[in-house]
Amino acid sequence: MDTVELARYLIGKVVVHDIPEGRVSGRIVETEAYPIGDPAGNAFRGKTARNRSAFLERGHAHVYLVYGSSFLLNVASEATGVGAGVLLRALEPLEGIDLMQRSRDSACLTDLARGPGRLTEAMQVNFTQDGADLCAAGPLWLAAPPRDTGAIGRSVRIGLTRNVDPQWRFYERGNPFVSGPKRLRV
DNA sequence: AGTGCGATTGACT
DNA sequence: GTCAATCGCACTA
Repeated sequence: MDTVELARYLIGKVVVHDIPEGRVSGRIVETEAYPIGDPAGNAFRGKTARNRSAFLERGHAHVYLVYGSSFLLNVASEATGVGAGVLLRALEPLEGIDLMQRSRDSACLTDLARGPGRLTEAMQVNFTQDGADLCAAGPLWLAAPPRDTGAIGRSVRIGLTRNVDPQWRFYERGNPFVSGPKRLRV
């Protein structure tokens, strides 16, 4: 499975974070792929302290900061040393909704984890989880889908200035927790 | 040492 | 719909 396939595969899976206050979890409803050799990917220009976790074995968390304020959660997607990932852009909250509301200081359910920066804030993900193995026992992990996954839509990625053409964004169609444009562009 | 720029968000018209 | 805040990091000199 390559990076783009993984981005599609992750739709409907569940992110779980066990924190001292309890458990928060949510269904993944929107992802973006940043594959090998993608000029928009932050691993493109080689390994640095900032992106080193993107070079870990597939399934490890890569957390980094953009715009000085938003943490973004990626899943490393290729073999060790390659450098590629899948960005988790939106979740449908499942467990610990009250904790998410407190973390986000918002009561609106659809706003809790709609957007990559909001997602990490709701899930209390930050540099502490950078490099964590999401497929192993640990506070932050990926779980199986709780129900059948709906039809999956596809579009260009959001917010990029480089390599904007490929349709490497995936989302569950009709799901109210998806951010951004929901239309299919072919 | 200085500069420019985001895989965004929240506030505002 | 538009727009600016914000700051760590990569890059240049």
